Amino acid sequence: MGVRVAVDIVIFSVRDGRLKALLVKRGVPPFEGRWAVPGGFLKDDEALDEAARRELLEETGVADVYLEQLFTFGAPGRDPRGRVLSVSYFALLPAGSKAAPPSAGGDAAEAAWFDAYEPPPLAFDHAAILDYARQRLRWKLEWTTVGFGLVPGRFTLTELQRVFEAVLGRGVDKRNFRRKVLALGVLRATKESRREGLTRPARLFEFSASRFEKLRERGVLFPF
Amino acid sequence: MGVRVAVDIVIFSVRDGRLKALLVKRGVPPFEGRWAVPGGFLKDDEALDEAARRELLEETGVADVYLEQLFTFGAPGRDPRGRVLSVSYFALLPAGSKAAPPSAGGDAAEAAWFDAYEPPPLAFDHAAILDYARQRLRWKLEWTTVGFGLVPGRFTLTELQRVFEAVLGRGVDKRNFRRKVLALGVLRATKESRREGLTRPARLFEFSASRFEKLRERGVLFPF
DNA sequence: GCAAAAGTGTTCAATGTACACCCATGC
DNA sequence: GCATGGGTGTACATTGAACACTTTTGC
Repeated sequence: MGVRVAVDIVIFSVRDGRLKALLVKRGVPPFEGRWAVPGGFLKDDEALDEAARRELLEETGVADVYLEQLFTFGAPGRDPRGRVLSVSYFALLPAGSKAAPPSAGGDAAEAAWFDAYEPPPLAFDHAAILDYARQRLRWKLEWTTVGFGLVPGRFTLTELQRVFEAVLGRGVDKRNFRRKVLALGVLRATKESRREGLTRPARLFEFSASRFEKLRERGVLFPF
Repeated sequence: MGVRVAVDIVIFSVRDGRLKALLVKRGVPPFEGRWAVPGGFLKDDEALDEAARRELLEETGVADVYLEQLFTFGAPGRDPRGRVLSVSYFALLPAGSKAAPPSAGGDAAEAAWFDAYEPPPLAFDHAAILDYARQRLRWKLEWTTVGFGLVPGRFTLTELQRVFEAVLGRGVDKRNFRRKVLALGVLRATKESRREGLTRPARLFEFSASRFEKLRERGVLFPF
């Protein structure tokens, strides 16, 4: 009686115009030397969400990011050490934010970003976890506002569009994208702008949480 | 080290034109005498889905119904006996199918159907589980084909419509409903019909799994 | 004045929604 | 012939998709 419970977090971010996942190289058996989704064991008296946030902090040094429970994997043979349940989560890091130094984690030798669509061979059943997370993210991006978790506090509309394109894996029309995202009514234009290259500066926008709440109350956005 | 894992299943069905959930009355402490979502503990070497199907069979006597993992609840204080994780599922029973005799389960004194929108006070955090399940079912009904899990193998379009109305909690237009559901292309009209009262017989339809698969491959239906 | 990214509207197709009448059957 | 539920089509509004040019800035 009693199984061990791991909490594994698929950490997504957009880098170099592509959707990436943060993976750690295992430093101890089983699957020593293989890449894996970062995670760790649930502690006594710790809530699942707390454990996920703790692991996320240890692994990346960030707090206050979007985090959502994904699925619980529990096939009897999934961990050679014995019965281990994995409660999986996915987290979104804003593009451009720094991930923690690789040595920050405990039993992870190193950490690196990998293309989320073409990951290396993974330990345990983590390939299934990553697949599932990718699928869920992609779907939610089109139908909810999770996408705003992938951009920093202030961003240009073009930056936002690039993020969407990276996750969806296809280009989108600039005019349609801007109209649609502005029509949502959850963006606020700031008075500032930013110049990327040697060209016309772009207006900076920010996400308006209060307007978002209004929408959610009216059932416009899907809650799960 | 090691927590106990419960598998709890919210069992939905439409009875008397309303969405109902099957609940069991607890015969032992804690929460003795309170109603609860049926479930039980995960056994060694048992997959999560297997455990859910086993509980479902014990509780209702049915197999081969729609079953989907919902969410994992794990707040430290949710069970006074100690640390217990609940991996929750929801299942759909076709309208009109018989549920098992109340005494079939183990530590459940009795079982009964309750209005899913207005349940009695529930044990543990089961009210949250039921809320979550209801929300998910309702949402999926509009955007996927889960709805077909709530009708028997052969059904009239009016029966199907009544089921949708019960879950959504509002009436829908007959003509629009029929057009939409037929346009999906996953229904096959049989040659038979059935007479309910003293009136014109209604054509019986059945669900075509092969056509459904074609849609799913093309990404028309949402997979989760 | 030119290179480079920002910004902006209209047309068309598809989809969803509102709405009312005739049909088949048993008594 | 009448009561009861079965069955059908059209007009309109909303939504999503395709598509190209002008503007601002630094050099």
